[in-house]
Amino acid sequence: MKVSLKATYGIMAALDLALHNGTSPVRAKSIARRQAIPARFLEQVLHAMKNAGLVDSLRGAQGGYLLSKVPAEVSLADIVEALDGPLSPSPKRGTSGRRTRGTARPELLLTSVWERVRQAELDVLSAVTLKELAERHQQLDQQRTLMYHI
Amino acid sequence: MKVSLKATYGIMAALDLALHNGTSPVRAKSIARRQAIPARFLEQVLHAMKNAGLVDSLRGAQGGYLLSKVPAEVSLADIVEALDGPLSPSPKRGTSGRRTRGTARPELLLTSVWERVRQAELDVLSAVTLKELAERHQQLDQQRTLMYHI
DNA sequence: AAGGTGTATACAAGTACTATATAGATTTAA
DNA sequence: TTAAATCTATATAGTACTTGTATACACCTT
Repeated sequence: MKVSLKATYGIMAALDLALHNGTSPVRAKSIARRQAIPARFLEQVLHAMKNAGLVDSLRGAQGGYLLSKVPAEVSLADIVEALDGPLSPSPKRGTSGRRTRGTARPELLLTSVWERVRQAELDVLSAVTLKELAERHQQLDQQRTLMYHI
Repeated sequence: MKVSLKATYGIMAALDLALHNGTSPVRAKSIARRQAIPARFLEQVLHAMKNAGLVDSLRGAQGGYLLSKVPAEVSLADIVEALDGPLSPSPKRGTSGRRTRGTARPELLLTSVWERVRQAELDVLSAVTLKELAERHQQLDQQRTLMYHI
């Protein structure tokens, strides 16, 4: 599937925002520190997410980032597609020339397979929202806290 | 999904072998010519497929490659996994260190998602066999031939 | 006015993929 | 027995992509 580190950072950042939902904007630096993401790189990621309409930003002192929608309405597919581009534009081979005359073109045969793969990926990623991820996260967090008490 | 060109070449080569099934061995060069694959590179691909047990080879004059199994028993998943490695060993980040003490680890949260994606991909690729691909290929080929007659 | 924060672009380093090159081992057939 | 055909193995180069850093700038709040 090759979900890039960049997209993973994006998910982590979005999850961080989801956990701070409704409150004041969250600075990129805070997210970077908490999630152990290189700060400068995270800014690029957040910027791309803003262009995709996933987050809003406020400049100036006390500025930062906010989710544009409620966590239940943001799926992992949204984030991954925003950061890694449309899922698997598979044929890297340019559409240019290369018609190799008489021979059959198995690539043509395969396009429908790649499309089915893409759809399957999309289905899985679309089914997971930030809300679910945040809830699951807090569950785990609570368990961890209990462990420390024992 | 990122199925590499290498794996695509592997599929094309395997399909080529399937279409010549039962007859004499097929030379790597012939496959390369028919499928428009760089010959040297294809040799590497075929070699990897041999190590994976997908094809058998015969050396010397009149040598070449053969499918080890009948086309109906070879799925695209077999070929892709043989050439691109196990499907999405997603966490590129080494398992080394990096325990970032107190903070939660969203990566842990995500592993189950990546696993579901991997399984979905595998399901699609496992469902397509060389036999089906070869039949579909000959269908298309026939249609193309008819077109020329008109 | 000033400091904090996001925006934009450029670029450097690392890695993986693609492809080529070189040398060798094995088999068939003349 | 020789030679040609073919696969085997490894090394290396070029390219593209990903990741990450650097620099300069624009904007907002206080």
